[in-house]
Amino acid sequence: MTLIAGNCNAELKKIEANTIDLVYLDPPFFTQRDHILKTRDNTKEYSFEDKWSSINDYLEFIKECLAECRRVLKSTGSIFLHCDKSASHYLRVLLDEIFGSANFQSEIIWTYKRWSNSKKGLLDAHQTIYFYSKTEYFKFNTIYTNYSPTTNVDQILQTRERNGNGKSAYKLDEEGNPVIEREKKGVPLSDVWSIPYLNPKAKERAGYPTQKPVLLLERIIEIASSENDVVLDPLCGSGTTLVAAKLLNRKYIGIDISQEAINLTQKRLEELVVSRSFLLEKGEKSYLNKTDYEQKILDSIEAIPVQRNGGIDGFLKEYYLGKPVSIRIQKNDETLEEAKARLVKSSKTKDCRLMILVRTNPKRAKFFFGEESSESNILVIDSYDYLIDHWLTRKIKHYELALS
Amino acid sequence: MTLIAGNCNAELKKIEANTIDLVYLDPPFFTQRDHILKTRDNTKEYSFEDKWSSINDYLEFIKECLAECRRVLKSTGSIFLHCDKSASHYLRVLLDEIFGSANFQSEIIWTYKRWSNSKKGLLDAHQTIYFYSKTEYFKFNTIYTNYSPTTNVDQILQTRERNGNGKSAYKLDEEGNPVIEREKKGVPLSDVWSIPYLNPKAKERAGYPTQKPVLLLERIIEIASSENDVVLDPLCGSGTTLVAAKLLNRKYIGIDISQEAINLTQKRLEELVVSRSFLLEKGEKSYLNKTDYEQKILDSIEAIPVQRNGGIDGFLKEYYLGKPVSIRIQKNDETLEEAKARLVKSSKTKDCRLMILVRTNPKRAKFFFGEESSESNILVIDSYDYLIDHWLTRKIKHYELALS
DNA sequence: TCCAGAGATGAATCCACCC
DNA sequence: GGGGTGGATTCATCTCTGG
Repeated sequence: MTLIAGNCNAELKKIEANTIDLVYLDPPFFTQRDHILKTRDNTKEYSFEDKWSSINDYLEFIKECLAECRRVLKSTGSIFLHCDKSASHYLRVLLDEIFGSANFQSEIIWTYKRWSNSKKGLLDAHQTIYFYSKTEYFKFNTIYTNYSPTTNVDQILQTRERNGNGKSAYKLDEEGNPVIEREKKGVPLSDVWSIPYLNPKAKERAGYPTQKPVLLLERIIEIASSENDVVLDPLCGSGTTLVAAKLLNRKYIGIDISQEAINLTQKRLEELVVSRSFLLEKGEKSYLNKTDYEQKILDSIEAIPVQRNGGIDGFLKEYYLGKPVSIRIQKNDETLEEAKARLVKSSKTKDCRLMILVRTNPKRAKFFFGEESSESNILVIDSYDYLIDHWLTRKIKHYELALS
Repeated sequence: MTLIAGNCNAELKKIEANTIDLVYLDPPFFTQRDHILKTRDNTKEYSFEDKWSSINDYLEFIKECLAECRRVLKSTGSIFLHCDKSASHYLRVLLDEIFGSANFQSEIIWTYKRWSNSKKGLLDAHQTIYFYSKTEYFKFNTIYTNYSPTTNVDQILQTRERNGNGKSAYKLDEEGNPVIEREKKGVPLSDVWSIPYLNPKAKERAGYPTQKPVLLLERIIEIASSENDVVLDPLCGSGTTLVAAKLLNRKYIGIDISQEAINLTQKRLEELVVSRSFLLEKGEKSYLNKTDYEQKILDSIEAIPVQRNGGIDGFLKEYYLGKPVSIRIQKNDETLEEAKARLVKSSKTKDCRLMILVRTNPKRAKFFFGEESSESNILVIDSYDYLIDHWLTRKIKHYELALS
């Protein structure tokens, strides 16, 4: 919640030791160039200098910064250093020195598709993020991804054991059938991340050079911190890190030497909730009020989501009797009656002839549901989760009765 | 065409200067472990040692080797140094020293899918290959790859020119139609290579630990050498580099300290066994047979999708009565009866106590559905699309009746 | 406490077999 | 015989145990 315009190393010294959970550091890459970018409306120009008298001069600066970062980190904290091939090897030598090679966790490769150029050689399409922890007791949240399409079901479900020859084989029960035991969660996230460089629609973005995608920062913050933790970006530029931190309910501290950059960051943080450009920047997958779950239900009927309406979550793409069809998904804390009331109220001005209400839990009061309500102009359907859950409960009751 | 059993640095010294076009160097990675693997028929055991008294000891060895490699390279030649995160930063510092940082060309990232393990942190899924040239006049053959599916066709085919305002625009002929002139070749190969890891059961596997896929070596040889050029691998192991060189009509020299390794290489060169994996040829997407629609339904209940099974589309993350819950989504061309039969058949071996069938269209035959089938262990639920569609049809009939 | 060695991990892949 | 599916084998592994 703090933004500071000032010299990074000097400001870092003012921060108390052992107070930060996560540092993301995105220093100049030692490109020996100046980086300038104008905003699209040509009104502003953001720039930073990346010219150094020598590599040692550059490393001196980074070294001091890293040492301060280590000091302010909690013992469960981690640092992510973003760089590219220009100086990555020297930077990692520094990291080994300051954090210890035993605390090296990962070399994360960020890959992206890029416009080609006519350079002789291979097209550069990645940058590197070094992940070091302060101690071996660092925080880490595993993210699980889908299984490879080539993986077969048995691999996922069956248990294995060593056979007589010490080779691994499927475990069989006495009757020779394969044993199915544990629940599987998916494949742990790897150290190669393919995240689009910039959304083509994101032309309205901040205009700051070397701006990183929010998605990249979100992933870093997710795996290495918890809610309400403190995220620090000592060279915050346009403030992408802090935007991601705010979105994920982390506290944040940002430092940048340029007052322009701090102003821009301030603006991005404020506009977070309302800004149109932010939506574009984060891509189609961004949803502000919608939970993942609600979004998935809307997706499955290819509905158009609506973000800023208290009663309506989305609309069907198709009209009914020439009028839009509004949709509401019952919220966790509301009865079906309440959900219905909100949907009807908000739909009044839209002149809907049909409304769809998705029931997600059994707080239903005296309300008709399912096909029974065909007389009215509200269709109530049950979410898959609800159906499955409801059915399971009944099955288990049935099972218990049979046992008793 | 030469295979030498002997000490790498000693044997390199015997090679005349400026005679080699391409060096591929795959030294131990400084893992501080021994690497042992038995052949599949258990008849032979190949191994190499990767234990060093210190990092300096290790770097000393590599440094001498690199210096010799530079000496034997032609001025148009290049070296590819294969390593992983263990010591990549130190190795690149050496390369900068010996070849000069101006001759750094690329940091190639080889990524692959891998068997996961239970480590805390991200799953390692890449290795690094440093590409340095001896001079700026190095040989390089650009390989062109396919355009991204999101690339606009017009951008691929049409010609552009500066318009009156100095902005780039599509070139038009006198009648105002876009001009199609040059043949576009595709997107230049990037520095991130996704190549499947050699399968444990692949015929190509020789039983040598750390064996590399032939495709990886083929790509390196293709971009940095021409036919009849001389390829050198001073630590050739099982000889993958030489196999690739022979396949691409290059001359080759291989050195390894182990006579066993040289014998194996000899045998592989005679037999030239290469497994052309299905995955490589057809691409991963050929396995992906889930439609967007089906995926969205699975997503909305947070199910784990399954790709390679005729009857099952996915599983719930949670087990029921200690057993997995299988899911099938009714396909467009099948009745609910057929869908049920396939789901039941495939679920039999998985010991499922509960199956979920998602009805997506009304071809239902004489089959019970919904809560009516609660006696059995199949839960049939209707897709949202089906529910909405069904309801609308009834409403419209009702409306038409009222009008007539 | 440290190190070596045994044991456990768990999905990716191509193979082989089965209808 | 050809498409699909269960199986075998691996880890420049990872973790735990015992001396």
